[in-house]
Amino acid sequence: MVRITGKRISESTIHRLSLYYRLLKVLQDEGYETVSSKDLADREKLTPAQVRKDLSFFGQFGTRGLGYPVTELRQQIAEIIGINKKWNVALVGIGNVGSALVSYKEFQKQGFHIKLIFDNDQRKIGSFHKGIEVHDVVNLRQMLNKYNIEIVIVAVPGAAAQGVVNEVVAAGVNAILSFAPTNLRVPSHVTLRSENMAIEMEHLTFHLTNENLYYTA
Amino acid sequence: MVRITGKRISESTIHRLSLYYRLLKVLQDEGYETVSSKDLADREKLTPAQVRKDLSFFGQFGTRGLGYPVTELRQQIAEIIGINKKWNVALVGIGNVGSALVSYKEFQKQGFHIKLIFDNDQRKIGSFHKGIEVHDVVNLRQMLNKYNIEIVIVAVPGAAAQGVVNEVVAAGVNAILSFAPTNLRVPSHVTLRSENMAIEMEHLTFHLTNENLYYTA
DNA sequence: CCTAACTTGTGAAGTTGTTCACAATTTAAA
DNA sequence: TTTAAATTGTGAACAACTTCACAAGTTAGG
Repeated sequence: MVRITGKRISESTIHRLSLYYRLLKVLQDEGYETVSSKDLADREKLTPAQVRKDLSFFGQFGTRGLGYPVTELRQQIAEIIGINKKWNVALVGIGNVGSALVSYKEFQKQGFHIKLIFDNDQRKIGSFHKGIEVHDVVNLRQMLNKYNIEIVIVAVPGAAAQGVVNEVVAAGVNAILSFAPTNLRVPSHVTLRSENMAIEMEHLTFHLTNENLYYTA
Repeated sequence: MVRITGKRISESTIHRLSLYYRLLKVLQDEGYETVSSKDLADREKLTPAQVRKDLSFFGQFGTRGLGYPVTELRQQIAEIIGINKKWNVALVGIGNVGSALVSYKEFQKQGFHIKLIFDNDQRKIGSFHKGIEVHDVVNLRQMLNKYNIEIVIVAVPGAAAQGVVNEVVAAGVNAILSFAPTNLRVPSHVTLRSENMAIEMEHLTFHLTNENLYYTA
């Protein structure tokens, strides 16, 4: 939980800010100059109060009677989220998932620049992916420092993940996105997000398995 | 929200069940026969009460004074989540993300069998990935039915995603995992999970941008 | 300039999710 | 067999999150 001028901001609110940011782009493209909390809410299946409350944590962006200025609000949210600047990103593990990430167009668009790629496979080290050379993971800590990497994406097998994370943390990087299907430990000052596709699938199977109870219970 | 014998189960609880399931595998491998809620909690950075409450929604699995039987609990959770059986899965879109998913070993292990692959690119249609033929997406609805597909993974560009989802829903599939960076609409009886890696990155940048406030505010 | 229609921002109320606290039960040791 | 230590299961208390409801401000039309 983060505090902004004494208010607690939940991860849910942060997530919705990202949704608003994307939606405002759509509205911009559709030619809207202002938008009401009701419009935003309808398109995201939220309540207008939720939208207003989320934004209210960060300031007053709207005009009563009129709504929010689309372009300006989008810019403000970009600043809040921190995507009004470029970020130096490194990728560890250039297997299936890593390769997909290097080619992921959304990343470039959003200012996430993958500057370095690492792997421990000698056959991959020295090769290039989208113009980026693959380095030996033994040089991880040193190179993260040298290139001022701020975010590391970990896409290595589960067994290797904690070791990589430890090196990343030791290098002073405070933000990690992991695709390893493992529980990872980081100090409290480091932000870690874990994506696990198998767990996402299990949400689906839970609902498929139990939805009948939803109606019959 | 799902109800089991009148109790409401949150998505957070479902998520934690997946974590317990994986942790119990580790404990099994480490040779434990029983485990306490405290042990489970410590390893997942949760409270023992949280663990016990989560499990209590589904029954009484422990023995007072002793804890939970590792192997048996794992099996019970598998049944609750619905991963004690094989699921027929189809993948739509065999680009970077789709290719990574086809090769994702966790899926096979968990009983998620990708039976069909679809794409709209004539150069890809007819080719094989991990032994699975790529079909023309125009045959999507018909083939989902024919092969009794229960879960569809959507890994197509944002602009195409809603169209694909509509076909999938029309085919009677009730569970969708999407990697498209778009807002998708599904009827309420369909479960949709959306993964958006750019949004995950934005959680990180939010924290990197605002964590100073955490300490100074 | 006045009024009607809108819409924000926010304290308060309501809802959902987490943690507490303890009775009930089991085990193990004396 | 008794007692001490451990641990579950769960109602109640607490905390976090969402929605309500309305005062305050803005716009547009007459």
